[in-house]
Amino acid sequence: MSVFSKRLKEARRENGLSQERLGVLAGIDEMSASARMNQYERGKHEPDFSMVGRIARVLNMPTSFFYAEDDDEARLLRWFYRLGAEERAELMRKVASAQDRP
Amino acid sequence: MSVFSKRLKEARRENGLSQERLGVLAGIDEMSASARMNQYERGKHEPDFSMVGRIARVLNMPTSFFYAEDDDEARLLRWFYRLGAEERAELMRKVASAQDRP
DNA sequence: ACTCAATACTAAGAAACTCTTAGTGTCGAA
DNA sequence: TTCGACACTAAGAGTTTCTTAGTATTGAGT
Repeated sequence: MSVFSKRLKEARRENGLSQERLGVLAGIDEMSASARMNQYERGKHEPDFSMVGRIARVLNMPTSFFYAEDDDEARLLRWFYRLGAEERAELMRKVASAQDRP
Repeated sequence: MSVFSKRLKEARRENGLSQERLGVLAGIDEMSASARMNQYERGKHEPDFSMVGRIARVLNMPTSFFYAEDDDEARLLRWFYRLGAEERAELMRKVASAQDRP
């Protein structure tokens, strides 16, 4: 099972949505939303970039979350995405200073 | 131009590779590596998940980096990916405690 | 300025993939 | 045990990418 499928299931469950409902909210036609979302979640087919973007918005996650191989990386992304501007800036200063002296 | 294209160009340049060479290192046949990588970088076509994963490994980036919409998010991912186990764990403790009391 | 090599880029048909349709399983509640 | 909601699937239609065969473009050397 691909990382994408795993993250998709994870985030959909967290939001309490059915596969079909998530698909509809992401703009897929009602007739095919269930089949398509199931194919994505089972790893049968891969959605294109714009579809991943629309799914991400519905599930309140950054697009990158769905490609995070590492679980810690996934949690970090989810956390950072919901952070306020000031807290973000503070973390980024730390990142910048660490990158300046390698 | 898609986020993927932008991040791909950014990371390829940083590693000082030509489009063709990157493609070959990512396992594409020599005959088509140049055309394919160019199509990815210009946003003409989209690679599938496994190809993005192979490109990411060659460029020493996490796969998620290539989908980071936000520049700070991209820098954070690059930084976190290169972090040692102890520094990672320290950051994750901070993330965990922030998530416990929302 | 001219040439060469390397790199970047492109059109178009072949090949491979996803999307839609039309369903069949599965589970829990009434 | 029937119903409704949800999960899931095969297979052909439809759409996409991949390969081929090139043409631009850039930069270094003379």
